[in-house]
Amino acid sequence: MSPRRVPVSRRERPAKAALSRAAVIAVALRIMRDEGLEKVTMRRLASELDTGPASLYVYVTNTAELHGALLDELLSGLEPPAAGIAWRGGVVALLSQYTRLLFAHPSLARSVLTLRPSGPNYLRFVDSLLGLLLAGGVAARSAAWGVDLLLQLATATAVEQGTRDRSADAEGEVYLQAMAVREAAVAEYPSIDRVRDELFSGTGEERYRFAFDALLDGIAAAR
Amino acid sequence: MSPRRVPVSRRERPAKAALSRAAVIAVALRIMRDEGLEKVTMRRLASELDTGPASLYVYVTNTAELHGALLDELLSGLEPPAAGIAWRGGVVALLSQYTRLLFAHPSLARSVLTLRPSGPNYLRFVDSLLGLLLAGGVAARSAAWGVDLLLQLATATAVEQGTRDRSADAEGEVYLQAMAVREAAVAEYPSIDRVRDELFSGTGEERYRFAFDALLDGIAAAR
DNA sequence: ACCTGAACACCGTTCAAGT
DNA sequence: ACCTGAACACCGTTCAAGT
Repeated sequence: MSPRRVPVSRRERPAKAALSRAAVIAVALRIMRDEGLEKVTMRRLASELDTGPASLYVYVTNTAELHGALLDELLSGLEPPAAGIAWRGGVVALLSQYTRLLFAHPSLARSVLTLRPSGPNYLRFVDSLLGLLLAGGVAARSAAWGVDLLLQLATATAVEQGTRDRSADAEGEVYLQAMAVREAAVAEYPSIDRVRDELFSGTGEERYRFAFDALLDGIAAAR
Repeated sequence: MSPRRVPVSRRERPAKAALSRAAVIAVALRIMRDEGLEKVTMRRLASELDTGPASLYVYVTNTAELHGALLDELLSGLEPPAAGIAWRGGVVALLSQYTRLLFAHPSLARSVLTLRPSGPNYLRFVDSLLGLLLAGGVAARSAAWGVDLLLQLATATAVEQGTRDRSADAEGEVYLQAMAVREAAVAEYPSIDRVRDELFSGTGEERYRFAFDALLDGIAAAR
């Protein structure tokens, strides 16, 4: 005889929270912070919200759109640069916050690269960057195109560095590439040979700073 | 009574080609060219090669490593810049070939961004770029770090543009962002308002050229 | 030693059929 | 009108058990 199954009383299970876009995004944010974006799947979200994956499509268009919402959520925490700060210092301050944000969520960075974010916090962020460039005397077109470029640099850097830091496979690749470069025959790759050491020199921070300065100089000087 | 099953003669089925790394990569290349990298899955590859997916792991480490091999295969077709060409023209010529290659395979570009390619053709490509920069009088460190940056720009651009051109979803996003920017309240986003038109101006080609020039100027001028 | 069937542990998205 | 069970059409990778 199987024991009589005692039904779980309504009280023991927390009341099923009402579904809403806000609820979906809140759960997604929590999972992303605790376990990474990889774990933020429609199925996982649905099961945490006590429903089936199909139900989520009432509140989000698809995975890409959800990722856009997560980005905007993260950007709500950006500190505006101090009033009166020099324009270049302001750009550095803003962009490095953005980069740090994405470094913490490299797979979100991957998504962002193929997204056209359009949330209010993203627009505010772009507006601040534009304002600083314009205040620095950068021409309207250079400022507009340059902001795109600076954001692309920051995002791509987060994708590159972030993913590599986290995955064991990627470490194997770094190792392989380093070996390949170090062993590259002098005769076949003479230029690699000439700058061999510089190819691996510098910290991530130094290289990012170099990249940022080069790009900003180029943008500011654009005819 | 079920009809006697006549065994297919060996002649009627093409002899099962011997598995090898070269065979795997050849099939992968064909599928990528004809149907896009998305279709190059271990399962699809295995079925085309008349085996199970597990067997492929004898010849490739994993999907990322396979993508690296595909990149190197594509790079074998790069034309070296004409001898005696000015260094900057050479860099343009090489990088635009690379960019064009990745534009045709945007999802490969996505993979490349998280890869450390180390194939012979990639090394040769990097070596040529380095040689041109050094010939142009760029300092060793700026050349080494700059090559990384130029490749990142080209790859990230291919990811952004490529993916967007191809997907219907992405078009929706572009539209959404354009709407958001056009409707951005003047009071809330004053700088966006000031350069509104420039945010959408220019062809992809013009913007890429701007990006490339800005970056190369910045690298060449780096202290 | 080399190879692989079958399994493990998942995915995103759609749509007919509920309530 | 709003919601969702179930299905569709897949994934990459591992490993025990072959030959």
